[in-house]
Amino acid sequence: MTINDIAQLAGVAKSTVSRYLNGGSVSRKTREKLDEIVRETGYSPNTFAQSLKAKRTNIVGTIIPRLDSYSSNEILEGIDQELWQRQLQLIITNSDQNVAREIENIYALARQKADAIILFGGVITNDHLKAIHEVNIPVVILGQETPDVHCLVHDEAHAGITMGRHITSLGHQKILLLRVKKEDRAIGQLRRAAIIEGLSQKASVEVEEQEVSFVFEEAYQQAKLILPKTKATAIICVTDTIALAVMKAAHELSYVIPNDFSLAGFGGYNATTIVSPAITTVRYPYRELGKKAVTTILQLLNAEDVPIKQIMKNELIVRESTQKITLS
Amino acid sequence: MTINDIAQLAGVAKSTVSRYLNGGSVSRKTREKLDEIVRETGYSPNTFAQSLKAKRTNIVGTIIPRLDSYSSNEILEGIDQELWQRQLQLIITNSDQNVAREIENIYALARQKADAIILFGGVITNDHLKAIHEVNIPVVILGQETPDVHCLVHDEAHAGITMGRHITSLGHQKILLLRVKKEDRAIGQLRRAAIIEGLSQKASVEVEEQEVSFVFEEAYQQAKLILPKTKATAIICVTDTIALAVMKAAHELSYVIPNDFSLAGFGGYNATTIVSPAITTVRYPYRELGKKAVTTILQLLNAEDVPIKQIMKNELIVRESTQKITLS
DNA sequence: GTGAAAGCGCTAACAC
DNA sequence: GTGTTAGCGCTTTCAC
Repeated sequence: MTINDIAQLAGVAKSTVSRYLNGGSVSRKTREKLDEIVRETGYSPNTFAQSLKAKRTNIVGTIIPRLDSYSSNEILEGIDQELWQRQLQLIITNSDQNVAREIENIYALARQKADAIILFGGVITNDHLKAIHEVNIPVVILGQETPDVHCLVHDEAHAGITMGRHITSLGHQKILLLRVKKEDRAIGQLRRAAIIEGLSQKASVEVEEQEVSFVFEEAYQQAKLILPKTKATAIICVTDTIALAVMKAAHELSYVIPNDFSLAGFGGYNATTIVSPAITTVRYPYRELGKKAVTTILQLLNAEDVPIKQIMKNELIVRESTQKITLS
Repeated sequence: MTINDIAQLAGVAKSTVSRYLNGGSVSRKTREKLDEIVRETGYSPNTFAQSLKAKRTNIVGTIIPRLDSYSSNEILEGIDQELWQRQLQLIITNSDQNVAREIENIYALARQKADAIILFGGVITNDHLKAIHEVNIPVVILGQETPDVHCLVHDEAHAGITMGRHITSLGHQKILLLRVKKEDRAIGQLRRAAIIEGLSQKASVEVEEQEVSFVFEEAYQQAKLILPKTKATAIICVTDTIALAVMKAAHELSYVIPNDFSLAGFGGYNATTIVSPAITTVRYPYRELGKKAVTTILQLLNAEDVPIKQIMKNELIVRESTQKITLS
């Protein structure tokens, strides 16, 4: 079934059918006839032929580092919701945490004539910038600050400071901060610095730092080594995954949280509520981030002015894993 | 940049360029010239124009019930891996657990000329069957058995029986089975029946059953009510989510697993290893399922013979949450 | 309001 | 091996 068949059935020219399909002016009579024929035949236009001419394909491409990450999935839910109600099509591509594939995907999406690209930020290299520039379609980067590219980032300053204050407000003086490698700007640098800033607002606070892995299993092994050595009464982990790893290690070593020490993470992952005690964390607005990403690219597509950097708010969620210091 | 521009730059006809692009025979000289020009211009063919002619678009569509489910994501990882190395493009559409959207997506993917569709099975209705029939492209359904449509399902019989045997082999006689509603065929019926069968192979085993929710929070509340009343020394939950909920309730009520009772789930979810003790479960091969789904549609596309129903193996993973009954 | 005609960028006979 | 030509299914002037 092509537009030609429909035109023939209706006894009109295919251009008339095209107009009918695209909301151009058509006589009532023709319209009704066409209505009927389209209904009967179940005709629907070939999207490729349409896209061949059209400037817009109504496709939005996303590039995510992995399919099995809590935050990615939440963000995607947000994106999908927003896109769906606007009848836009979502294409998800997976870079498998591989910079080369990330760049490849930028070009691939451009080749598929995606109207815009939402890139879930990891490390942004010059090759990224080059690709983004070359494809010449709106791109927004999520979660990582970038010069010259529109980005949506978390308010790491707020998150870290709030957490730091929360911990000291409970009376903790000796804090263990489990951080990650500095190469990660958002978490390794900004978040860490903000936590320290929050903690330091109280004098006489001692902060001990240890670098651990992003990966649960590795962090768990590291935690088993670290826990017996620390004198801290509160442990702040820069991600929930690390906090979960610490909790597991603590159980294993027969520490009781929060009696032996308070524990907190960052992210607001679901898993922090399924363990017991539930873990105090900072909830990042992943779904909202996804939605905002869509409204942003839409504005960009309409050539509206959008701030190059938008900051998402987050909030501290105090749960059972942190409590007032117990004097012993 | 179109094929015409390239042809002009090279001083050949565009059909030659097309042949060059598609691996047809081209003289060495022309090839080298074209190589250079393509590299310099960064030209890449318009996929829409290609797809307009081609029978195949190299796009595989998937329809998933939600973006934030562990099993879906694992399966998608498997699909993506397999697709990626074959240079096939993955489109993921979300039905948001909504039957109407699921059907819509079938048609939408067909309209986009997806070569095949992988549908993550929930409840399969006649409308599904009708749509699948109408779009007339290969469809495979994952995780739910369907008449007349190719499907990949888990071996619930094996999973349930193995688990049942494991528990009785530890000496447990009084078992609490936390199951879900019967409307779910795979889990509510098949899995439950198999567990009971496995348990019953040992005489003198008493099984108590309680129906609980699929949803963590609800199951957790129910577990808090159920635990104090049961005399069971082992609790089998038909999903890991339920097992996690029981574990949380147990902690809360100061039961110690596995001393007070053994606990087991089904699924092999990651979360069962991050809690402590780690939970005994049956690992379902989600990634492999995804990969198999791809090889299956590929065979279908090549008009090869494929069994209408393929069964995936699974395996019991014994961890810390189950132990020999302690005589008290 | 409608139709004829000219592409959109590419592929695939077919003849040379 | 290469060029010519005729589409793929649709949109979009531009006359009428």
